[in-house]
Amino acid sequence: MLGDMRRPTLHAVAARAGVSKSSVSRVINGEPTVAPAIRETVMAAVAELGYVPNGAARNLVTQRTNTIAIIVSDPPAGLVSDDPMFAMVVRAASRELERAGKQVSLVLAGSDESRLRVEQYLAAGHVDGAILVSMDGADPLPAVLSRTGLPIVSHGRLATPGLMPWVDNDNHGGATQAVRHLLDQDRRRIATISGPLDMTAAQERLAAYRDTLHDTGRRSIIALGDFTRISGADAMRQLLDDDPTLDAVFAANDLMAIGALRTLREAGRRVPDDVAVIGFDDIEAALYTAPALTTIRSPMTAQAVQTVQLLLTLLTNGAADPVTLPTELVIRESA
Amino acid sequence: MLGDMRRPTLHAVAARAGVSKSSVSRVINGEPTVAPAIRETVMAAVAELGYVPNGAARNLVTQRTNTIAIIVSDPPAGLVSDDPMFAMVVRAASRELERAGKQVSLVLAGSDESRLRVEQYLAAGHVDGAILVSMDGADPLPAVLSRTGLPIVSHGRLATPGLMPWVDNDNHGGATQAVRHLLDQDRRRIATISGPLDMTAAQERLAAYRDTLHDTGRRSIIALGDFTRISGADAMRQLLDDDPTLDAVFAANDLMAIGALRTLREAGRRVPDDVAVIGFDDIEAALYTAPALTTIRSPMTAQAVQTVQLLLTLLTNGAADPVTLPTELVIRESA
DNA sequence: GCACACTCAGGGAACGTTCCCTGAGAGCGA
DNA sequence: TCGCTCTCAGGGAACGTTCCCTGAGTGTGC
Repeated sequence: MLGDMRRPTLHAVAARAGVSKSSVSRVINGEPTVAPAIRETVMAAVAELGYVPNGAARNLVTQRTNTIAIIVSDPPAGLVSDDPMFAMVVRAASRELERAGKQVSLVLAGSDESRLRVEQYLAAGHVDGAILVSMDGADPLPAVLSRTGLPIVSHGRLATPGLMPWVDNDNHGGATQAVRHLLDQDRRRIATISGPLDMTAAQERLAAYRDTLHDTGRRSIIALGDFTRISGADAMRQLLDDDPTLDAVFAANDLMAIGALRTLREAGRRVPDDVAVIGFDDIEAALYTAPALTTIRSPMTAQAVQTVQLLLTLLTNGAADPVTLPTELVIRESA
Repeated sequence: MLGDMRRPTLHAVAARAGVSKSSVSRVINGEPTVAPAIRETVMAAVAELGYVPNGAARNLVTQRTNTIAIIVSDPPAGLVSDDPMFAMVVRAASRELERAGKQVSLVLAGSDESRLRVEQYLAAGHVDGAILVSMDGADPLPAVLSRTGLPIVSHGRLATPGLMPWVDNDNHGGATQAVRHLLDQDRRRIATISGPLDMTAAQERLAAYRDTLHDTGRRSIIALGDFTRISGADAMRQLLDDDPTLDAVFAANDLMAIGALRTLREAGRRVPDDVAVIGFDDIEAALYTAPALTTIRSPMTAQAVQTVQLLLTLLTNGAADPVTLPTELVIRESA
């Protein structure tokens, strides 16, 4: 077996087919200006030798890579979460990128040291563009990367406006729907579990909660979480301590709502009879809680797909406008 | 602003520093045989021009890319799942690869057509090696890819043995623990919800269930799922139809166990009083079900990390041995 | 029948690195 | 002082493509 022989080159194919490199290149790239006879001979030689064009050489000369980076901010060391958002977004975006013939480079932006690596990576020309996923507001990465001049879009609005186009769902509208739904049920003391306030999604959802309550003359009852189940459980405990008479909770995402449900169960509160709970996102798990979670559906798959489309537009047009997607109230059992 | 000027090249840096390309290259790559004075001048020029080596050119000449592909089999079109396994494995593996200075190329292997693309992608020399994640037994991809001669390892044992080294958890042992635990509680009619039988993990867990029951002279009660929540809920319904007197269920993963819990609740069965439920994997969500899910902990993060290590070993040594990781029974409320 | 356009194949430079090889200069022993 | 080794800088080929440009050959209009 000669299995580990060097892969055949364009040159080898040309020699085998008795034509020039140029012609082989033309056939490979599907250019129309090539005689059928030659095309056939070349195709045969390609098949015979099992030729596949070398990516690095191609990238070098064309100055393009057909690769898009998906850059995800990684939680602090040690913590590996099963965040459904990550799975949905990365998966949907990857699929859409492959549909567009792009390869996907997955980049975790974690420690500060790794940020430099990310910057260098983009500057090295490994990718034609990038998608930033759920950057928090304190993160300097978006600003740094946008300075590379590479086409970049953000999945989720950034704290600093104007750096790059983005796709987000209507956080303010969704949260307003959620709180209104609780008000419609005549809930008196409506608390909220907020996400981390350095993320715009959390800010917007909290602002909407405040605004809506304020309009009815009620006071806000707020606990802080970080979008994880455990933080939701902790925050719920704190809320019960702060105000044992509360009768409704709006959690800024479903994961925290799930955590809150556990705490309420442990505290012996019935949901929704004693305390109504409403989440945000409508992840699949929301269908499987007991009781099933009432929530705001944010179109996560659509958002990922749109983000990819936005980047593709930016890539071809040189410009693209931000997009906001509508949300929808999904009433189940918990509120 | 000249922001969109072509990036500076090695040549430009050399000219700026008044030395040869070779010297700059040596400095960039940290070779020791370069005089301190020259190193300093070069570093200054690099900083001044903001030089970053071109990846494609480097890949071309070194015949290496420092990139590893993570190849994940993608579920049929349309379906975008929030599979916690995907998030955990991809995230943990990516992090470990970055720690090793490797870049990550994420490849979804879906339709048959995309399989060809994957093969071509690997053959094009875009990556130095690959990690296959949870391939099902019917998938021809592992066989095809292993023929490329590229170093490849599998996360999860493959149906066809000997193609490549792998890392898996002790499915048989874990499932045996689960069923024994149910037997220890004097459960009489123990059913199982199996995963898709073209995956070795599902096969092994089912076999262990059968073997263990068989040893006690009981008959198997089996329903088929596909590792999703909804399939678990459906399978549970079918099991209740088949044998209304069953008093225990071993679900081949936690997601299906969560689905089963919902069906049982809808059917008015109390867990664990009427029916005990035990899952497999110990995903984070297992802590948040009502009642909390008893399950078998499989070390998912460790498995991903080990898989990366296995590949790195293969890359340097040219050989590596399969690894099996132990599982652990986690007793909570559901059984 | 001749000029001209038009089609299409081949030659070769260019992409931006790495790395081999040559050779200049320093250091040192005899 | 000469010659030898040893250190380290520079020149240039090579990596495998793409794509521009030249030019051969064929067809077409007047």
